Amino acid sequence: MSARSASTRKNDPERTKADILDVATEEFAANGLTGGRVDAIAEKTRTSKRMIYYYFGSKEALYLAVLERSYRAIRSLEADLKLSDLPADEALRVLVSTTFDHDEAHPDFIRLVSVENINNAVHMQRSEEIRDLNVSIINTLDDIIARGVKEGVFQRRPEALDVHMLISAFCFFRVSNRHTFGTIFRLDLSEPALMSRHRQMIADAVLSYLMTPEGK
Amino acid sequence: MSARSASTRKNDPERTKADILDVATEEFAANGLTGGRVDAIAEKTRTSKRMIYYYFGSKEALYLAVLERSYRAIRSLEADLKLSDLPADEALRVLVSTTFDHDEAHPDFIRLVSVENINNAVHMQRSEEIRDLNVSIINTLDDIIARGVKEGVFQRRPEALDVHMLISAFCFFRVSNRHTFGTIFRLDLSEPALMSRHRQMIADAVLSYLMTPEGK
DNA sequence: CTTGACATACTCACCGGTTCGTACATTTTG
DNA sequence: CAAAATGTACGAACCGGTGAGTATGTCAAG
Repeated sequence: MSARSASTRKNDPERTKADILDVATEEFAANGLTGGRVDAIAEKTRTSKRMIYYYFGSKEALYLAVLERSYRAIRSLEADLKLSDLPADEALRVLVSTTFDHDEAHPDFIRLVSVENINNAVHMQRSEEIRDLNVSIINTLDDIIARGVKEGVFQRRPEALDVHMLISAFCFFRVSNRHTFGTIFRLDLSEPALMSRHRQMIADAVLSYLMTPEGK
Repeated sequence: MSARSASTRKNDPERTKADILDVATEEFAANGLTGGRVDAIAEKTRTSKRMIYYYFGSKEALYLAVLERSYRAIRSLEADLKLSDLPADEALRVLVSTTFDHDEAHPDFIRLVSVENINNAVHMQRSEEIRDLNVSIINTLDDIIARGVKEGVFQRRPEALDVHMLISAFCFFRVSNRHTFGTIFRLDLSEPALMSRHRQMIADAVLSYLMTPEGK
């Protein structure tokens, strides 16, 4: 009965909240939790600092909201990779490339995770949502490895988690440590040539590892 | 004049400076640059805040001094690895293990590097000393790879820098992302069993990569 | 349809603790 | 005594957070 139709309204809380989250993501990714300034966020927003507190309550709560939204975004990515049709080795190459490209494409997320680690992941631990992250990628990987072993392509059967870590570490590091690594070795890690070379390498390395029998 | 009887002051500038640097390293590693508090450092020190400014001038300068001292420490580590006597594959295993153990043993250094990356490595770039870091590890690695290829043990000749990155990334990530990774997968990455498993894996992975011919 | 009560969305000005940094006095060393 | 080293107390800006009131939209009663 009650026609709760979506009429055009001047008050637009959803957009306001989303606006705040967008700006806050940038700010916290750029400056960390303690380095991020609420006033700075407020300024870059369509609204005021008071609104940030109205909707999020505190700086930390805002930070947590930012973190949760960021993790929500990658969760969806991990979900729909249809790799079961491909042969194990090809599937693994796709998985590695996807991880690599994702990290390259989302430096803000990488930085937020770094920030969270500096903070000992305390906010993450407090968040049901993130703690219960569906770690479907482990199952996917485990399936690929099992298939590869059965098909005889893979000669080794490590923990899926360890392989995931091998892949993640490289892809993550390339982005997270871009600045220090780049400074020491006088490199620009965002250069396309280097990027594709590294993308190739991490896939080759993971595959070589799996295809080499245990006794080396 | 003053009734200050028993405690006669003893000037010890070197020890004072070192004391400040020790405490500051902990503080900045734990809380970042913006999160680190000068007053907190002063309190944990034998001396006062006044002394921090007397010797280091500013919070940022103190941070830079901390960073430089930390890098100086690892530089010495990289320098004296005598691996030329060992066969290429064994030498590489030693190199990987050394890197792994170093990162595990110096979480504060890892955190400082993370912090510096959040800061886009601006302090590092300003520091002649760090910028001119002798990256001898690259030469060491390059030598090992060349020998391995000549001996026929290695079937592939990648850039030493890329291999260094593959090794570094894994060892670094294990420490830097200990908290988030541990939270998501409900693991304690500092557990000895996991540690040695991972130590084994990264060495195996790097060797597998080098020993597998290019065409996969 | 009008009105007015009520809830949600939003504005403005401001506070008080925190925190980097310093002025100034004092002591130690050479 | 001069210079280096140190202690004490405080200033001033910064910054997270809030009090109090205003606008906007909803809905039901008249």
